[in-house]
Amino acid sequence: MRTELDSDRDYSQQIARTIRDAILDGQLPADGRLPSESDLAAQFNVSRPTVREALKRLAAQNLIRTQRGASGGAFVNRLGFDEAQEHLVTTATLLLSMNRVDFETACESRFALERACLPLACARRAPAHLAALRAEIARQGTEGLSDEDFCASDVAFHRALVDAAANPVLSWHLAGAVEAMQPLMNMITFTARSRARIITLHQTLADAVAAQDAQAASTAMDALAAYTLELGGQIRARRARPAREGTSAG
Amino acid sequence: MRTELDSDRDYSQQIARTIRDAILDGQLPADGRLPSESDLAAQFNVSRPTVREALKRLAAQNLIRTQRGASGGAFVNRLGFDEAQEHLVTTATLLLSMNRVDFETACESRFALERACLPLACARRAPAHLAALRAEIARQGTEGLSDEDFCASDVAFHRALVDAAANPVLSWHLAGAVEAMQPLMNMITFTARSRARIITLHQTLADAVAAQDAQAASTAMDALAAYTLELGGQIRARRARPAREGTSAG
DNA sequence: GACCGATAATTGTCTGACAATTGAAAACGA
DNA sequence: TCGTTTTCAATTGTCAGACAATTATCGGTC
Repeated sequence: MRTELDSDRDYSQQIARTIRDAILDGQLPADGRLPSESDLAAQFNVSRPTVREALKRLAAQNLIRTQRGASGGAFVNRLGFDEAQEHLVTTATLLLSMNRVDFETACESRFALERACLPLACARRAPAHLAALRAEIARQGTEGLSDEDFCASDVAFHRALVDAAANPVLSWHLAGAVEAMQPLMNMITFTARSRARIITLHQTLADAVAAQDAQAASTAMDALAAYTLELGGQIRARRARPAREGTSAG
Repeated sequence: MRTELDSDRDYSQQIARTIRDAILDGQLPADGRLPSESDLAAQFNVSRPTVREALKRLAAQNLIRTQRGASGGAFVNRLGFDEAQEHLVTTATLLLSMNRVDFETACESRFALERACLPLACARRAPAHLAALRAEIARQGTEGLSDEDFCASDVAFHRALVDAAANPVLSWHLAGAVEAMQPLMNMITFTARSRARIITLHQTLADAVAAQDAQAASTAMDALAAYTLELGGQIRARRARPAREGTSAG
């Protein structure tokens, strides 16, 4: 079988698109094996390095995985939530950093989405979720915790909160939104006072979810959003001053 | 400069990760030019084809673009919202299709996220947004509109609704959620009665946003979500019967 | 029957080369 | 001197053939 390609175009890109579409259409089932590189090269009438470049494109999108050895080859990946999440986070992080999205916008988006999960989380939270929430709150109160670890625990708290909604698609979306904000959140240096306040808000939030009180949870979330914005505004103000002193316009 | 790589590992993958991280860290600015393939090959102490495979991985993620000719090379892409959205939709579509996510879960996720936009949309909606909403509603009432076009208009309506929140990050997330559901929505055959009901609900929603009544908008959204779920349940029931007749258990 | 080595298939990588493209410098003419 | 054309050099895209690394499978041996 010879598959025709447009000449004067990027072969490897065309091949990658062809195979990708075949996967999306379901012509190649998950865990199915693609023809060997040599066979593909013969089919598309190109050299093996060109086929390999196409396969690497697909591998970068987590669409296939490759395995060496006899009975090796390229296999269609069953895209799991974990890999998809990694992808989402990468894209979201890049989007935020390369488009100079301001802290306020990213923050607003993140908390708006998270607030959407609260009613479901209140309705469905299981003991395991509540335990996870409490565990992270306890960790956040640890003496001598670095800012980085505090942020990580914060992320874990919010992910547990979202997971309580028991909707994997929702969790996927939110995980992307929350994790993509990590670089922005890491700029904040958490003083003892701000930590205490955040922990209190987390506690209120956890209590509301435990009590299945969506209204109270939403209120607590609003307060947390407002306080996060306030902290963000502080660092921005602190950054604006040295910049004006240190650099000359031009 | 020689950059060390782990041996007994996939070189092209390591190189891709290294460059990707450099881009994410901002060491390589947007529209900045990477060293030539030969230079990169020398730096990483590998051959040019290996470097090329790494670059193709990055190109597949829209992180770089390549250009031939003198003063050509690989350039860091400024990842715009459009490209990022395309990426998000691809990933989300694949996620839904490959993990057999049921209609209820996807639907719940989508409407929960969309509901989160309503307060902001009510607060900030501009005349242009309202006009877009009304235009789509008018289109949905067109005689002889195909199911596909009706779906497309539905997507456009909801995107306009989200855009009214005037938060690009939020719009990005929602566009992914809404568009990824298209394949599932396209299964529904919209009868005249169901169309009329949906249009009424859209009208209620648009009116509430126009009146900046977030409470009413949320109620309308709930009704729309419930009705969409009902329609989805109908097609599932309709599908279950022929399946039982046509296939033998095996 | 269990264990072990040869074998074949397949991906990963290297070397060297040529084609295609494109910007820039050099040559040329007015 | 200015503008046009030609040439050139840098860079990516592709090819061909080869070898190394890995791994399942098939035989052989104990």
